[in-house]
Amino acid sequence: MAYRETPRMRARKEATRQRILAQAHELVASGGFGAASVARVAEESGVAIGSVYRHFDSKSELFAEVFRRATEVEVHRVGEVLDATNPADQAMAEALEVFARRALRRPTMAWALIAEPVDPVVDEQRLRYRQAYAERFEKALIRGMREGCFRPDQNPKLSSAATVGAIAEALVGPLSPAADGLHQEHAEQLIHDIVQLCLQAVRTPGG
Amino acid sequence: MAYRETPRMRARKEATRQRILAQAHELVASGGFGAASVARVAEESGVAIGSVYRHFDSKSELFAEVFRRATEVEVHRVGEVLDATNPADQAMAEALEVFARRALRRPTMAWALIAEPVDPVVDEQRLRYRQAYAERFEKALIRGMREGCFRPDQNPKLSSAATVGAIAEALVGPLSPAADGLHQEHAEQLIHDIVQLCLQAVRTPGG
DNA sequence: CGAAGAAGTGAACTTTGCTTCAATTGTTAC
DNA sequence: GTAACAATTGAAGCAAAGTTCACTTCTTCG
Repeated sequence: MAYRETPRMRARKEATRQRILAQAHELVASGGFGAASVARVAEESGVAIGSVYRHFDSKSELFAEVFRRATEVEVHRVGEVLDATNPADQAMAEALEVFARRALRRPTMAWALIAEPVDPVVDEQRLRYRQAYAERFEKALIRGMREGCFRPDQNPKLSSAATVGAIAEALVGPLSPAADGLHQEHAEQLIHDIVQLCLQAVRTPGG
Repeated sequence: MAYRETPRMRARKEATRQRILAQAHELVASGGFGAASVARVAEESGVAIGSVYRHFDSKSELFAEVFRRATEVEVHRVGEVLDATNPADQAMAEALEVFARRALRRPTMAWALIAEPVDPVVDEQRLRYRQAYAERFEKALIRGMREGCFRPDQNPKLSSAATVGAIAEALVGPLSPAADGLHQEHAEQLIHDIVQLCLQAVRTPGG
């Protein structure tokens, strides 16, 4: 016998894997999935193309993991805010604001996560992602309907899906073409108006 | 001298051009721009690949024209409804309904026109398209603000952009993955709820 | 019919980017 | 040090799709 895997080697391998993931994330954040080629990821990570394939079965697998990690963070933040103990409409407003502000801060990444078409493996992650958001909003909507601040004559499943869709596109649409040109004040105005719009859409009219 | 272009030949050439455009449209309608290859367009049109290039400089040019034609129809329909002489909120409701119903009837085409990323030449058409919609909605919004049925504390430019974005994504989102599974009654419910949502978002709260 | 030139053809070319693999380098245990 | 095996490398292989072009077919007109 001769070679046996040691903790040191395992750690090094894992470090390389993480570096590849981090650089892939970086590329998606700066140019979307379309700009993230395997060759580029390898180059940025300081490894050969072949080495990427030692850590990931395929490009799809690599980017599915990038996607999963990025979305977990986003959904978690929004979920936290929605589950706070304040009134549901306040929670909703805050959640929308968090969503919007985070997306606007990284428009290319937001676009990549929300709308950019990619291969089916990554697309499957996106379905989970949208659903995860919608479920969290739906919970808050139902709470708000019980509390009386949200219209009782709405289907919370539909409203939550629409809310996710509305805010997503309202953000992605204006930002996608000229992603870098948006001053702070305009961004704040946009966030405020979007929150207002989404909230008024689900609120009890007279409330 | 010998060959000279005749009306007959000109008509035949034009007919082929139209056939190619129609088949390209058909392919986009059934599978989006991504599914529309030059080879496929040629095959469906009953001409050779090279012939497509006799009528169009490039794939981009061909599909830019497909896009332009398809959107002209849509924008015109919505514009007509918005410019009617009834109260602005009624006009808005009808316009949203028309938009939604037409999109739902051809979800793949709607997705292709609204959200599917394509090459820059087609993308430029999309900018015009979104703007054309937004402008028409904005006009109705301003009218409604004057008439008193829409919130005076909103930026009509932003609200109209958001409305276009909201309805677009609200439609595209749920339909994009399982584009063919939506019963008539569900579609009607969806349309109704979307109109309700969008309208309440811009309406005067107490109105 | 025959010459001139346009329309039509589709195989070959080109580009782009994912994936493989034979060869090289590095690590471990004795 | 060296045998055994893993990690790394990057050029070559491969696939998909847009574009070209030498060649054929068709149309016109004297």
